[in-house]
Amino acid sequence: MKISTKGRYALRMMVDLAEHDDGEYIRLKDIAIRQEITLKYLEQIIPQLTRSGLVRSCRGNNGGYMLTRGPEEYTVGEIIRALEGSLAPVACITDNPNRCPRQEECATLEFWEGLWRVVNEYMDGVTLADLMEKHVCRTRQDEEGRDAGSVRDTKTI
Amino acid sequence: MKISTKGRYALRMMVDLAEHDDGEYIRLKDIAIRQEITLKYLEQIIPQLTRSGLVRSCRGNNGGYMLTRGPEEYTVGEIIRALEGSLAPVACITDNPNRCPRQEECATLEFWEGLWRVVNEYMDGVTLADLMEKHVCRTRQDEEGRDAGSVRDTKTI
DNA sequence: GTGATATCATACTAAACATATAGGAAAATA
DNA sequence: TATTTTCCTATATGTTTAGTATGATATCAC
Repeated sequence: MKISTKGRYALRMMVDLAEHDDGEYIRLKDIAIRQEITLKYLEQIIPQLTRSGLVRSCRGNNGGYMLTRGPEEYTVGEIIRALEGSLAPVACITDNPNRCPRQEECATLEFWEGLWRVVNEYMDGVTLADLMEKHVCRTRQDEEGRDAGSVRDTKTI
Repeated sequence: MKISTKGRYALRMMVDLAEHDDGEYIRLKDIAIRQEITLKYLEQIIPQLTRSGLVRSCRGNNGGYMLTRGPEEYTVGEIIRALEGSLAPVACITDNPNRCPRQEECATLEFWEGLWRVVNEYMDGVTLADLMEKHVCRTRQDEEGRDAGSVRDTKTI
């Protein structure tokens, strides 16, 4: 029942792109530094976002990435699904290749369909803009509450 | 974002135990046949349910397993968690060994906490008894709708 | 057009996890 | 004591995760 790093990092990239949007393309290198994730790994993740039309890319000098819409027009659900695929908790409820032959007699099938629906509804109910707002509040609170010069160089999970 | 076979099979075993409860111990062999899962694999899964106190076991002749409570006293959540562990979608929101050092500045943390809550609430809102009821309805509908003698020996997903 | 800088494409790898299968020990009952 | 059941542990196999590495290709400033 875990979300992989690809989905999580993709979401963080999208938030980063939204927060640093100034009309120019944003280099992946800068995102990598800010998010403390290696450039090479992000390079491998972000094409999924480009192909899904969630971001626009430009090569070469002064190239980079930018959002294709306003932050309030993205749901977290579509971002995560772009990387994780369907969020169905079990394979047998998708139409896909493998429908289970026990479907008609399975007591738990509808339960899993319900879980799927609940997860999608939650994720589609939150937008990128929502995450940005919360983030501003959190960091502001946080800066008040601790000593300013604290160094942290431990590894990101 | 998947539930493993262990969690799914455990849930099906619990429903099976509930539906065939007649005060006697139920042999795992019978569950294996009904559920079309190998005995050896179920043998490996069910000890988690015993250790968690969800079922009671008895060895030897006429031995087997039975529920320790009524079906309406089990939530699906506790059954799944007994096998999958915490249903936290990301590791960094559990208190456990690895809290993320970026926690205070992370824009997505609260989102994941919300997802965790939603998943738990859904799963804890459904009982074993609920699954049984639905099952009766489903199979009854189903038996009306198809020819009776249809054979299915394909593999369970 | 050349050099610098960026994305893009692909291959590789180590470790963990999923999904079982198999053999036999221990206990309970008839 | 024989049979039947749970219980424990080892092994196998394939897939996924989470990266690292190498180099090609496009774009722009000069």
